[in-house]
Amino acid sequence: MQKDPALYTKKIRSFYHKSRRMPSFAELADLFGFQSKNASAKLVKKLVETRILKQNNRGFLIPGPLLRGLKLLGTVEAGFPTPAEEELVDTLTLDDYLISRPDSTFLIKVSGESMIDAGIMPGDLVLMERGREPRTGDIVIAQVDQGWTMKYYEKQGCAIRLISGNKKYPPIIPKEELRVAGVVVSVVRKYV
Amino acid sequence: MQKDPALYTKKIRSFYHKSRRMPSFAELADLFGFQSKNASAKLVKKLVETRILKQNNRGFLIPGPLLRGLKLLGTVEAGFPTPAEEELVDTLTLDDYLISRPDSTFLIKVSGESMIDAGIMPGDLVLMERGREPRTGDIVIAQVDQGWTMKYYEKQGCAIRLISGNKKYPPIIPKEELRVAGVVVSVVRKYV
DNA sequence: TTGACAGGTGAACGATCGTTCACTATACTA
DNA sequence: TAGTATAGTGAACGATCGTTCACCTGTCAA
Repeated sequence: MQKDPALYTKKIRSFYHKSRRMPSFAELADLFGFQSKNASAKLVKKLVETRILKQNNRGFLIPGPLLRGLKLLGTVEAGFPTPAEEELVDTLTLDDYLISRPDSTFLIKVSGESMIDAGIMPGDLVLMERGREPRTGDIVIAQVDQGWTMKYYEKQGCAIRLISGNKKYPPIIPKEELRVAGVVVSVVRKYV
Repeated sequence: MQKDPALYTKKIRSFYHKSRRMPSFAELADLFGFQSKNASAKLVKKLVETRILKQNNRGFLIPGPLLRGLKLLGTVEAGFPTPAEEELVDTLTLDDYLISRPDSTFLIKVSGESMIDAGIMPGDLVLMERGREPRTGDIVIAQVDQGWTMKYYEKQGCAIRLISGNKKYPPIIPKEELRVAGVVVSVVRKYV
């Protein structure tokens, strides 16, 4: 009979998280109490079939989609299913999903309520991508006076306006040049 | 003179992203056109000092904080600094920041505007943790009738109410038992 | 002109890598 | 009761690992 692969998954994930690399076959044997690397090899063969692990061209272990990502269940309010078949579940890594150009992406913490109507609350983390050309409707980080603000970017012809995401605040029409630090590509909020 | 480590960082990050593991010394030499593994060894020695790389107890490469994470710049609206010293920058990995129990965390897409006052818009992704005990003020995914909804959880004594994050919707007082699928631990929104 | 030094070559080292083979023990099926 | 598949042991294999040594080649300051 097949043993439950969830237990193996958990231990391997824990190893991967702690040492930031996949275990070798010897380390796998150590993890599960095997005396022989061959026991690891047979286990790996199964886990590869269940998409938990992968192996590269030299046999080294690579985390599979089910090990790296989170399970995407469905849609709330439409009623979401809980697929019994683990293989049918779509998986997603937040880093892969949100970050396309890691070298020019930066994190900024939000304070103030100037974008609260856009669903960006104080305390949120914002991912800003530097070097991207802002388009109308984008949320940008721009230099105004001494500090930096986050506003909607709007361009009509040559006229550029910065519009707040809070009805209480008036739009800003920059007098001379406008320094845009970057475009907001995503927002992240952590409860608890 | 020291060469710019940013170029090395970029290539190594690209390798790490593609093959989901750190390169060996031979692969490093291949990446940069070295003929000798020793050239890699000397390069690694420097990159370890700049916190881009790490090495474990057997010399294998491990991604350092500057390779894995995004740079946390500061706070918008308070004016954020751009530290010249790369070593002073705090770095953060989204996966590490948002996910504490990967085995019981799931992703759900939001449709509808029932939590729009809480800054959760349609199209957002929500991270739900299963098995966590909900507390008053938490946002939960709960089973109501046939489908699932996302509401604020409120408990006063034995009375449990589910409150919508949209003033238009009335609170729900569950008649019998309440099936809570999980507690929302974070929200993620992707523009572009 | 000399010396120091950073950057790279090339070869050798013991250790560990994943793989493979033959073999044993257990559990379940026919 | 015999047969078969599952799970693990233990040893050997060539290949690759990171490390180390001596050596070469420029560049730059003294």
